[in-house]
Amino acid sequence: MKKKLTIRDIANMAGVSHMTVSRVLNDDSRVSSETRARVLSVVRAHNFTPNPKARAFSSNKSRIIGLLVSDISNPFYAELARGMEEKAHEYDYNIMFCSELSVDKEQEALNFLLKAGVDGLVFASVRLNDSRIERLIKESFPLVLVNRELPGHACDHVVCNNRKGARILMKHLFGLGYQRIAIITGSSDLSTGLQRLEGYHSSLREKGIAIKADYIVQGAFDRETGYNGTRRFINLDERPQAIFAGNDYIAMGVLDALDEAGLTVPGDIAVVGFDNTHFAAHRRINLTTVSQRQYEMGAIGVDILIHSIEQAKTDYQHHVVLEPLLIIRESCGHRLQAAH
Amino acid sequence: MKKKLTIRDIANMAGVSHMTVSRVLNDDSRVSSETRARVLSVVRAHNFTPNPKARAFSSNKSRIIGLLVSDISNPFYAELARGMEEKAHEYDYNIMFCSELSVDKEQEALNFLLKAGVDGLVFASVRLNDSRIERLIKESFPLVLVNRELPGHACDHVVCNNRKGARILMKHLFGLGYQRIAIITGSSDLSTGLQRLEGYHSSLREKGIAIKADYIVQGAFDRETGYNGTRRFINLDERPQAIFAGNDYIAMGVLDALDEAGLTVPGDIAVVGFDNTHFAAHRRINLTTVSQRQYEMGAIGVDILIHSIEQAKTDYQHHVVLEPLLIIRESCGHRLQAAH
DNA sequence: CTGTTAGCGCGTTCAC
DNA sequence: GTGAACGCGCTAACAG
Repeated sequence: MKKKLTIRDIANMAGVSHMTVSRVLNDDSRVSSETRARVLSVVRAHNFTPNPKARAFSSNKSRIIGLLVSDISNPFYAELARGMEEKAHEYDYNIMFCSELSVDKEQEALNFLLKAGVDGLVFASVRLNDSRIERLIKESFPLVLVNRELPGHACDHVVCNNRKGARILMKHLFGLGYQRIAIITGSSDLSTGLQRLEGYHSSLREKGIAIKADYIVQGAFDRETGYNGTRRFINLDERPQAIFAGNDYIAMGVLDALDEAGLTVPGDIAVVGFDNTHFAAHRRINLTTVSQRQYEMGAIGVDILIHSIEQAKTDYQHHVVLEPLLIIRESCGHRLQAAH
Repeated sequence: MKKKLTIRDIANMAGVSHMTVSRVLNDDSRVSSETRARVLSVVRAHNFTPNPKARAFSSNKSRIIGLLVSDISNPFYAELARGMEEKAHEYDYNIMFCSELSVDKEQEALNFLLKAGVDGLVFASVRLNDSRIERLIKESFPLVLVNRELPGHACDHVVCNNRKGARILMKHLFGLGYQRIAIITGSSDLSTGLQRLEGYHSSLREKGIAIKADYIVQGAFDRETGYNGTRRFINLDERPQAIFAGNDYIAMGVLDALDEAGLTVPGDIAVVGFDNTHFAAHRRINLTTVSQRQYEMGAIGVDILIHSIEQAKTDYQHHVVLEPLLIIRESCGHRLQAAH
């Protein structure tokens, strides 16, 4: 394995100083085009690439973006990661991820990324202790929140309009004649959980439908919560006509419980989800849901982040709100014959 | 934002030289325990962590493992990534990923990781031009292939016994009375595609069942291939009793086509998949399949890789073969009443 | 436009 | 067991 070349070697071969090589490699304008061409030909002839470690050390920039998620194997985050990656590569950055599951204490996950010397961070995880974020903000560390907000703190973020997403789904259900609509969603501690519930509330209010506590279940954003919540609804005297699941995972649990109880969808009861993850699309699931456009979320988040990093001014003034996209499938059926 | 401390600052505060601090931080034994304690107390008091960029530069080790996949949002790879991450963090390494989708030319994806200065690579992607791998092997670059092999080249790899997995599924089908079994799988250019097909062939041969060309479809490992292949089978004079899908994605397409044609599973036709991805578990899919244990694959791959990196001897002698795990669900039903 | 010089913060080497 | 001097390959600052 032949020894790795340095810019000095290239400089010698091209008959220039190593700084000229450095300038050429960094697209510095102050190099004559002939010199540039000569240097580049040597660079290409030897397939030279500058030592990334030296570069990072010297410039104090790693060109790495840290992605903090609760679990990279969750399809929502994985798609987010894809969007981030695409954009990052455009700017010649790389993505390093860390799942909070993979280190004992959640907070350690953040430290892992920080210790690695990332230039900026995307927080897609919602489980993180906020005081850590506050500290980063105080140090004006480049930072973008994705799929969550931090009430009371200015911080760049990219979110989906969760409230609107909920309202879109509710409107869709109303339009089909459904009135008795129950909801199963995640905790109001999370901005996503809170806002989707708000959308549900405000839609009912506008429609003049009383809000029934019996029709509201809050738990985790998982299948089990969907299953248990649905069991509860099924046993109600006045069973809901439709169930609004706070995300697709919950919707999975809803379908489980409904199938088990011999109830058909949408015949006996309609279901909507949230997120438009892969399985919602499957023919046997066929879930009407709303897309948060996680791929774009990731791409936009990285774009903002890289600009903060490169302009060395992180003013935390970027607040992007994506419009949710209604995806109509078969889980709500067509118009109900008669309003009850 | 207060200036970042260096080991020299710590050294001053502790009244020692920066080298002593360096030794303490690197667990070098040649430091008296009192000195060590004093240094550590200062380190902890200031929450000091050595500059990772300087460290990487100086040691020429980034403590980053590159993960090359065809698409990180594919759940198979995402779970692999989780397993890798868990193990990497144990050793204080980080994971940087790159999807081949995200750069124009597939080969660029590898360069992206290499340019970033990763210490080693996990190739989980199957689409890569093999000549690139050969070159890395020649340079004895730390490298582990996961979920694929490279025929004709010694290279560390961790794979599932695909042939055995196929045989397990076939045996399961035979045991239930199925004899006319068709297969839809990926290209034989991939070791996975080839070996699963081999398992299919050898099982039939042993059972003394003739291999019918009509019952074999090879394409991509995707849903469309499953759909199209199934349409073909449905129209056959002698329709197969069971379809062996080369992976769960293909199985999805199989189910699509079957549902569309009004055929029930397993009533009219049985289906098995491969991979045990999340959706296979869903009640409405309920696919009997085989797990490749991708999480363990990732963890084992990283373990091997880190040992290669740290021992600076990459002999490429590690070949781990994981035993596939049969996951029985409902897509094959119970014993057939009569053999045809 | 180009070159010279001086670090960046660590680890390595060799003294003591 | 400890410390001083040096160098890793690059970029930044200034000089020409």
